[in-house]
Amino acid sequence: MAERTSPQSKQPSRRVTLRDVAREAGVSVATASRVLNGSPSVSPATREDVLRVVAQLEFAPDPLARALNAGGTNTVGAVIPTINHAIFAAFLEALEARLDANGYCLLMATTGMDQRVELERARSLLEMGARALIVTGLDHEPELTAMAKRFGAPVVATSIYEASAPLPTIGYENTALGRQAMQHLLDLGHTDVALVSGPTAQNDRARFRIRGAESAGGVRSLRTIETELSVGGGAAAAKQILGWERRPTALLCVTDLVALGAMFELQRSGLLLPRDMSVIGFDHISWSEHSHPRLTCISLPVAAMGEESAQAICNFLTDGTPIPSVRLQGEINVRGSTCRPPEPGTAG
Amino acid sequence: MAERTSPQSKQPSRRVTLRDVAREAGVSVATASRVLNGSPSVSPATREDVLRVVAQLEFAPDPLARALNAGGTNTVGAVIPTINHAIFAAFLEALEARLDANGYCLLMATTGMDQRVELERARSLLEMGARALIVTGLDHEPELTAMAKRFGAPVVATSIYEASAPLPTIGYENTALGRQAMQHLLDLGHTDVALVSGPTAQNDRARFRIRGAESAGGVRSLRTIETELSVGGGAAAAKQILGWERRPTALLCVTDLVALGAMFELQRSGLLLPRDMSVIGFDHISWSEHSHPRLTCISLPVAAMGEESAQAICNFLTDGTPIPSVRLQGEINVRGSTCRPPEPGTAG
DNA sequence: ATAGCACCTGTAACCGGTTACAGAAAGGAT
DNA sequence: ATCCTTTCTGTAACCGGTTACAGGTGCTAT
Repeated sequence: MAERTSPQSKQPSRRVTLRDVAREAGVSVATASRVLNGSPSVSPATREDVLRVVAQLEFAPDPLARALNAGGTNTVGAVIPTINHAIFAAFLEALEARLDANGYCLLMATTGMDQRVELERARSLLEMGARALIVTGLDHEPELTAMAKRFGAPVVATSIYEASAPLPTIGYENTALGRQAMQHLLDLGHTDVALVSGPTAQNDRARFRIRGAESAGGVRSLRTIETELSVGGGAAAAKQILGWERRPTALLCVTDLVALGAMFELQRSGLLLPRDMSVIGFDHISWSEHSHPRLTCISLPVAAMGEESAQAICNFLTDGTPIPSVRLQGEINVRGSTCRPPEPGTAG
Repeated sequence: MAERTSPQSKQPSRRVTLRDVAREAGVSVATASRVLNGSPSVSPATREDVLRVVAQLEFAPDPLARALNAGGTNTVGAVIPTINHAIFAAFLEALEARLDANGYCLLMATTGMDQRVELERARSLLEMGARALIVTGLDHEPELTAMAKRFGAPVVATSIYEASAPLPTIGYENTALGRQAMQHLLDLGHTDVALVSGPTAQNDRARFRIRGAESAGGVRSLRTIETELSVGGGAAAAKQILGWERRPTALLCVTDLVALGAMFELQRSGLLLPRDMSVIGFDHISWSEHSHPRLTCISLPVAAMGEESAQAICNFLTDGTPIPSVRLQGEINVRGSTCRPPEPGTAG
């Protein structure tokens, strides 16, 4: 499978230090340091000498020594379930961009939805110098926050908004969004709905969305299926639902990928969407507006979430400004994948 | 849009240092340090004293001071065009996992395909202590490698394999893959093909794939469209192609997202796929095997690429083992989106 | 009694920078 | 000629850990 060729790199040799530069330029380390930091109190001649030696020796200051003095790195850590999911990818993209704009870098680690792993990865990030930690949701190992506190790093929970949480939360109200999705189906006249979700075990966001959907009054039958969090999972769920004796008229998918998989599978089995089945999802997949039919969904403000999180953390790290909880609004995008059920009130 | 509530975090207070612990425990810093590092030459009684104080004071060693002694951090930097694309997300996921397995953390930055930006982000990562750099392709600002060398960090180019490159390359041969995709269409009997690619300006991978496709002999007409790298871009390209007088019988999409967008658009305009148009893509989107029809594509070994890159770098950083170039094999997955053209040789 | 050794602990140098402080040199004012 | 500034530079402490080395204790072997 893999074929290796032509070695290409040199041994990691002793690096050039500021002392070397100073010696070579015939000045003290203090002066050399001043030149590098653009201190005004250096004579032009000396400055030039030092810079010449710096160039000649290809000196690069050690980031660590510098950070040690400065009292910390400029990195922020994010511990997320997976990158391999549009919602987190979009979040990270925005987060990283805003961090960079503030002079910070992003250290990231993935957990695969496992809270023990999350704790360990969080530890790594902190030990690597992360000045703050971003996590997803509020389901965590209890040690997590204590550990972060030891390192003096604030923790921010994202993808969720809960004013009374012990941590600042920056995100949306999953319960309200779940209710909103269900309400849309109810408004269209659907009363027999299947709810398809990913694993809920260590995922409070999914649980809240389900709870929200359940809390909308007026639905006659609401059956819930838990499946794998992927297109394949959505397809499997759809296949299962197609086998039911009494078929629901609408699918409420808690995740976009799952919605897409379900749509593909329903179409494959000959159903015409949305006539034969309405599908609504939650998303931030870029192409839900291009799918065929275009997917009706609750859009999650993940880019804003990334920006707000980054900015709040940067403010805290520079000013000490307390990190606030921020409630972001999701919005429903009614598109082509939902419509009124065939005969109002009757499942077919 | 956003609503802020309840301040939640405390000022970043002076951290507890090892000196504090030593003083409180009535030992020297050396002894305290030894306890923390599990040195055997500490009496059990002393060890216990120190550990008690550590717990009581909630001491956490400063990662920077530690790294300064150790002679470096354990971070590796990746500078990629965007996370918001399945191929990079899957790559990063595998990369991060393997780095973690070796005790390293991932520092990442995105460039938005801009080489000037790439250079700046690379600098940030190096200044933040990255011990190695991963970049995409071989199109870079010339200063990039010199800068990395200054910092003593090796650079690895991914998503590409080129034995004679000045950098170690870990990836696949885009030219060969492009040719392979085209060959599949030729084998089916297509001779009038449209090639849809994303922007080629700062993207050598795309250019190589196109060159490969063009190099396959036997095609009668090959028209190339450059579009935006997204589902929307694919849809736009498809719309354009549908307007052509002489319509091609197959689409070769250089990227999976574009292929998907094109498929959606073709279906929306009433074409039945693959009968009316064959579509082949490059991918690592998880659901190309679930789409409707299932997408025929060249699968890129991005997970393997992430693992190989991570391992090669870790080996280099620990052993000094030179980083090899690694050629990974892509493979064609023939699925349901390609078939023979309606009347062999005639475009309709 | 004393050398020899194992075991434990403290002193101080060190990693590679930054910076407070002091002091030297040069120019201007009286 | 003397004093005061201003401008530049060097010495040394410091950031917060790690670790080589020296030294002190208590034990056994002679």
